[in-house]
Amino acid sequence: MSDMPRVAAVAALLGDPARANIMNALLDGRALMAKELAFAARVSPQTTSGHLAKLTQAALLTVEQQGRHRYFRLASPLVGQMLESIMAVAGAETPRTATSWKGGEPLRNARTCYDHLAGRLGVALADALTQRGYIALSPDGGEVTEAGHAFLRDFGAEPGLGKRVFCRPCLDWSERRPHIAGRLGAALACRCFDLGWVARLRDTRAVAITPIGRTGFAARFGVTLSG
Amino acid sequence: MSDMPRVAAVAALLGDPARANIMNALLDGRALMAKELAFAARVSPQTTSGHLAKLTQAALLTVEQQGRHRYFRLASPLVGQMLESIMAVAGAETPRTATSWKGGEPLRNARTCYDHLAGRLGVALADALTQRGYIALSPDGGEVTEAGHAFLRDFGAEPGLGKRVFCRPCLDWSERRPHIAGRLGAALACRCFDLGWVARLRDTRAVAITPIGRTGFAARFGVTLSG
DNA sequence: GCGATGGTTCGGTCTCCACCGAACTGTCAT
DNA sequence: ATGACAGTTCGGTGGAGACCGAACCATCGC
Repeated sequence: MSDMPRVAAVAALLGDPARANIMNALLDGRALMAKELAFAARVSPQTTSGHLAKLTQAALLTVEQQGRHRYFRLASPLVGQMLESIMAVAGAETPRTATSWKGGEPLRNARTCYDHLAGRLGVALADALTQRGYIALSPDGGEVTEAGHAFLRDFGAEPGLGKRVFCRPCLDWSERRPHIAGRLGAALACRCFDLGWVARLRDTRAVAITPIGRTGFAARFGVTLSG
Repeated sequence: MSDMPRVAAVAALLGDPARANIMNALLDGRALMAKELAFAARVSPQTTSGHLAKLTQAALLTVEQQGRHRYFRLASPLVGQMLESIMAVAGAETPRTATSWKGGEPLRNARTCYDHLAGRLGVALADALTQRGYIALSPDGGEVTEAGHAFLRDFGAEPGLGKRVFCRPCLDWSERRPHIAGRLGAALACRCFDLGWVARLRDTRAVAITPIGRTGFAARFGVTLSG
């Protein structure tokens, strides 16, 4: 009984329709801007701002400033599971969602996340590069080692210059572990598309790993995917 | 977004500290009286009454009238899971609970529920008696057949007379299937204790199945438990 | 019958909070 | 610089609801 106040506080946050709509809009793991969430919540931007402040304060959401935009996303997979379990009790239809979407198998296997690779493939690449000592991911950024730069140059995926962050871990909503975002992630993805290792599928963010890609990922990264 | 109002309504119910305390008190699957819940919630009985009405109205709790008492319990295992997932996010210590209590293995195996047997043993006994055509359980009561009376007489567990309900299914919170309550359940449990088939453990409602009991349950009921 | 006890309903108070209009800060573009 | 846009802070309003005192209904025990 001692720490029930804490769960009541969390539940109360979800107990407001506007905030519930916000959480629902984020349930698929995307990161959305405050304005989009205001639209989803069907309340004014000012009100939304207050809601978002409370939700991030309570660590249900995380923010990511990017220029004049602020991107909000679910703080952890636990939060998504919580929402789903409440939906189950509320008798709501569980929409396409991170953990429980039967038709999402291709998406979980490999997909694009903005302009970089995600899903099992994205996480596997991040793991491979980390394990070989090419990159070092930390919560607030990522470093590329000397050997890593050589490897990337050789692979043909050297990121260009730009003011965008160079390398950043991005929490993968289906795998719940980080994959590589930033200029490096974009360069890697771009090179994989150029090599014909992966191919976009129609009307979806899922990507297919081609036969050539299968051997290529295995040879260059030691990555083999069952799917 | 369409059915988010429903989840907001559920969450709002849990968002009140008093109601959260009530739910927490019921989290272990027991059925408690309104007055006990008022104490747990730390509010007056009148206020508690209102809360309980709302919670049952929303199908988070079920009531069971018994004389002038009303016993409340969680409406379904889904509700318990929901509470636990919220606790996980809220960072609260998860107390002994139905689905996720590592130390509860003995309790899940065999325990007393008021004065009758529950857990895997209790459910197995109910199944055995049902399958052999000795009893027939229905949601609102239970019947004992001719053969069943003979069996019980032979076993030495014929229930005495009394105004208490004779035979009633009682939803087992760990097995999520009914075991036998009522005078019949009490008589069965009493006989099992007398025969030395089961023994109470200190400071807990868990009971141990003795070696004699193991062979006895197998011989008379065809019941064998792995634990 | 009687009082005692568990539980509910009613009425009124009081606090909390979602909401928006208006004004403000900061970033991007030209 | 200037305007456009994203987002926040502030102040005030209105409604929802948690709470309890008091009265009421039902059941139990004698």
